Amino acid sequence: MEASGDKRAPLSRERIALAALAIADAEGLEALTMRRLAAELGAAPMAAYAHFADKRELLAEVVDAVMGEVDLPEADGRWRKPLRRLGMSFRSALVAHPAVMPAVHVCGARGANALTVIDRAHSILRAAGFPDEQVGRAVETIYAFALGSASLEIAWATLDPSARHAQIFALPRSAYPDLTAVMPHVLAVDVEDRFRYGLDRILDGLAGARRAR
Amino acid sequence: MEASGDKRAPLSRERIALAALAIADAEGLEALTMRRLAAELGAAPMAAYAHFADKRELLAEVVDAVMGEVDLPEADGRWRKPLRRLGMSFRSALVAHPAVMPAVHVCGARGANALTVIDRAHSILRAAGFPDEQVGRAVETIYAFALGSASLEIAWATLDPSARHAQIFALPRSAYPDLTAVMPHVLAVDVEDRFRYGLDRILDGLAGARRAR
DNA sequence: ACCTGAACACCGTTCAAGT
DNA sequence: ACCTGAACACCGTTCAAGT
Repeated sequence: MEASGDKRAPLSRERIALAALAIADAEGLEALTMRRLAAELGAAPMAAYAHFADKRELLAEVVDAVMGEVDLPEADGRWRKPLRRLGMSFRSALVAHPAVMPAVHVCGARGANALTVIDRAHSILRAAGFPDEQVGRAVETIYAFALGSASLEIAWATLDPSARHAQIFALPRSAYPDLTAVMPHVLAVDVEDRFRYGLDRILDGLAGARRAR
Repeated sequence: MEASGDKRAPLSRERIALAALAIADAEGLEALTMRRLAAELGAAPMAAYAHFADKRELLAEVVDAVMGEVDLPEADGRWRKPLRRLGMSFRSALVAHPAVMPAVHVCGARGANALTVIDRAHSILRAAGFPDEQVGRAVETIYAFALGSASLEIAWATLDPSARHAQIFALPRSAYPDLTAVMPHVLAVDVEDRFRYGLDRILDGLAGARRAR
């Protein structure tokens, strides 16, 4: 499978970033070196530097490519359902590319696609009549929650199986009595459902704040 | 200033991790190399490997040192105020060590101190009579939100000033009409207050779910 | 403007050796 | 068991050169 397309085609920021994403997806972020990327593109090791100032700038573009996969519901006057869908889709996009997560932390998510996602979240709330002084904080709350959820989920999924097993079955009850007591209830619920639960509680809270104004 | 103590004292996991944290705090995570760490400890480059299998394991210990700074309110039967304090303190600890944040993403936060924090959050809710099937998901929601908030805040703070200025003043209104319209309202509120707002909305939502049961 | 190829100054880690 | 010192196989990036 040739994810990066024809090796003869001229390089571009987009083509380079997509090739980089493909490497990270397939072999992890450690495998994404400038030399490996160049090889994948059929170019010399330094070729990408004509399009990106440094590796950090490249990683920022890779993060934004992930943000481009987020579905954007219309701002049609309703808010709860579309914002919920946006949040779910945002999480899905991050979780679909676990290797990219550390780069989100280093580079943030402030590319054109990320800003489009954030703008749409604002649009949904404004179109539904939320007051402007609540809109920004509401979006930030959901954004932070979705980002943190994806990070926790990915950290857990990429833990090696023996360590994960130990965290589930070998945690000392005496040191963590309440955590160990509750754990079975948590593990009984699918990760995506747990995310949805938290998201719904946030939406409940935002609805309440709007009424209380 | 000698943060790592007497160079003659024998090495230990804790002494090494604290020296590593001091380097990251002072000069950033990139400056934290095994050689630099050894120099700080007055030891040979490979000395730390007698106590840690690899650098990742060392970073996990550094993350847990940060988690050790979280204040743990008593589980005295109330839940809203103590859980709020716990969340605030968790965020503060992460924000106080911005350089460590990327390591949280790579290593997770599953050390002894992190587990103690999580256990205490469970204790607070259980002591207040929350049903067990809600407790785990409630804690996870707050944990994810606080982690994501700290990450966003740190990413923003560590952006270089010109880029930050551009994100505030040079964002095209035509492409992001609602984001740019709302931005002034967001920037008028202090970051910590914005975190508190989101946390309060989550606590509202959790309170509602408890009543609804 | 875009790409090349060699070189520089690192890095984490392996290994054989010392105490 | 803990620490050393040299070496290995990398890495991102600089630089001078090509088209």
